[in-house]
Amino acid sequence: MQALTERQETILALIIHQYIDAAQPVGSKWLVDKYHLGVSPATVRNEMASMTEAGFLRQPHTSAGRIPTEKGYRFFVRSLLGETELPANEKRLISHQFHQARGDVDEGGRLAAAVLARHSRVASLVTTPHADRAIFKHLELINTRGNQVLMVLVLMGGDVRQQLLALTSTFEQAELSQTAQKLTNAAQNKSVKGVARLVEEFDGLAAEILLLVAGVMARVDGLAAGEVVRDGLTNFLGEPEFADTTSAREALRLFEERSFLDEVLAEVLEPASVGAVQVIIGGEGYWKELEKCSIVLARYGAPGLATGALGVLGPTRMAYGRTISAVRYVAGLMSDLVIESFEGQGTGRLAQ
Amino acid sequence: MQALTERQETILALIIHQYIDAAQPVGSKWLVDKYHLGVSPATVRNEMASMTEAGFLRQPHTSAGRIPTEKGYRFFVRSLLGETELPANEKRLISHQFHQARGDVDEGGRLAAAVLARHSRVASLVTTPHADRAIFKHLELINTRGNQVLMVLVLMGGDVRQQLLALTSTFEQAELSQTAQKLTNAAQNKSVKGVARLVEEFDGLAAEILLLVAGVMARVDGLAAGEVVRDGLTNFLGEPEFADTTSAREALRLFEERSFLDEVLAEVLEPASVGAVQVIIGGEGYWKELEKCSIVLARYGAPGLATGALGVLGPTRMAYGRTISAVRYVAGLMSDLVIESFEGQGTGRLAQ
DNA sequence: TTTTAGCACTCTCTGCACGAGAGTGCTAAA
DNA sequence: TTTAGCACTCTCGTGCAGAGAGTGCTAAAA
Repeated sequence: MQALTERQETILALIIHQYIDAAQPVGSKWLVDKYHLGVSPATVRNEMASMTEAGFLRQPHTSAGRIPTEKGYRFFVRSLLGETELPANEKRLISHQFHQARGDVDEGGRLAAAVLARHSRVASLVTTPHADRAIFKHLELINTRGNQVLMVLVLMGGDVRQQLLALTSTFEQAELSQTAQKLTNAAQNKSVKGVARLVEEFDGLAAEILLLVAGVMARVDGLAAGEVVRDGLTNFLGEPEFADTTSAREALRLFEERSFLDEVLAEVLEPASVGAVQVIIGGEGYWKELEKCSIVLARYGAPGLATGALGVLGPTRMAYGRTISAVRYVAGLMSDLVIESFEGQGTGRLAQ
Repeated sequence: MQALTERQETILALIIHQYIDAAQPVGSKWLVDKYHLGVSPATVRNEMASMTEAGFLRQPHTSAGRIPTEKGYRFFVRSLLGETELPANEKRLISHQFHQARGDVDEGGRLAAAVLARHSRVASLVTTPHADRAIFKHLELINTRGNQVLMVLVLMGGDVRQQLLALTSTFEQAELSQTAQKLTNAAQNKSVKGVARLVEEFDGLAAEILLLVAGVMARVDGLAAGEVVRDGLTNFLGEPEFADTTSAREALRLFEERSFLDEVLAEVLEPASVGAVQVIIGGEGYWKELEKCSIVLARYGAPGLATGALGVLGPTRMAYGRTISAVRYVAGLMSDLVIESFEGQGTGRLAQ
């Protein structure tokens, strides 16, 4: 990539700043007048022309000002933005709103989505945290009605899965409890494979249940992410670049689609990358529906225990500084929440 | 309401039919030509004029054709539509797609939303079924780590609530299990009030837990609906009446908002009304953001056991016949699923 | 060599006029 | 009661002219 002079970087940053604000092409004269640059419009024009040739800027038409290209945004985000921090008062505001979660991770997810959507005026998503690997913790069998039995499976890290079963014959609650107890002792701390191996050591009801447990655990293992909470889907639609509806529709449709999210989350976020913030600008040429959109993503949680992802989807013309630091900050809060829940410092609902 | 002649009803129905199809004002000559009415355009014009005066039709401007008013749609849906049934092949298609649910009610909800969205090209929502009243069934306390305890509460009808607690001191799993057993026996089949009364009979850990249980149950009682699954939010945006984005935005924002849904679901649907389909046209003058939208809603489930709601949100200019019968049919499928799950005919995942 | 002033050029946007097209309401006759 | 005829109204698309904004280029200045 061709290097830019310091002055060119300044001008690029100003153009992006201004374009994000006003959503309109930025002209040379205007820029000089507003920001009191010590040079004439003609000089700025020359710099603009060379940056246009280098691919950082483009003109919608001959007599219009310049707007940033994807390459321009990318350069801006990677090289010029730096590590911005959220102002203290915004942090306070966010963590205040966030305090309603009170140790409830699911509620925390909903709040995180709401906070991000409101703060950055974009669409947000938060996946519930889930364990990197399913480890058996506890099993319970509960008689509900007739031969219907509710199986409750608790995994390491607090993931709880329930399943309704119809057994071939009726069992007393005492018998069910005993079986559950027996299996809980045997399968303690085992992974999917461990549980599957255990099946041979049991027969009858116990073996049947174990098979189911292994199945549920395998499904949990295979999951890229937990439930997805979305918020602020409509924040987009106000932006001028989505005035024609069709582009907005494309982007929203993709955002709604679970398979797309799984793809993005899997491709972009290593479970180990907790803390880092990823920025995908304009679909990176890969997702053409996201031509006008950018995604800011982060993974949160306790690595090795349970992690989830959160982020936002907004127009390419997005306030990256604000948004990135907001995502980073909220990811931090969610991580605290997860760790708190699992490490035993939390208060649960008892503190209410 | 002023009565319409039979011919007027025919003309109204044709106008609505045509307008739903083409999204453009319908003129007299056009109508006569296309549907081979045995009368002249002038006659139709006279009828149109009188229906316009009566409030069933309106003109966007002097030289345009007529479009139906809310009153017109309402009359059409209530009086002219009749009880349409879904064609057999569509039923087969839907129930085929629905079969993937395999007794899993949550999965069924997601599928129902997807099926409705695709079939009727509208936004759909499905709430998970939940018990009309919380009745205690079973309690389990599971040691997870340090003084963290996972409380799993099973309610009559299969509702499972879990909660992570931090206790003031550590307990052995055996001790927790014993307490849970004791409380399960004591609180069996009791309502919120019953459980609350029971608190006085216990002390220490048991009393503390009971208080929490009562709290959770009270929250369940207060809930108008369970989780909400949405789908097809973008189906709207293709329709010409939402080309300007702002109206689409209004409607989508409302649809996204939980409080609005609670309001609608509570106001419109008695828990007892399983089977009936409700139609709200143009917000009924009450929700001005839904001016251009209609809602078709039904309650499904087993009355007295557990019920949920499902429905769609689409433009006022919606194919009511198709949509209403689709909603009714899908509600039936969901009811079957709920009943199946609770009555013990279901196969759970065992049948896989 | 770099910066700047001046100027011609290009493109969009707005307002305006005009005609075609569609549909109506009214009147008078069937 | 229905219908034919007709004048009237309103929208929509097109073409055109002028204003405005911003550029690129050239030549002079620093």
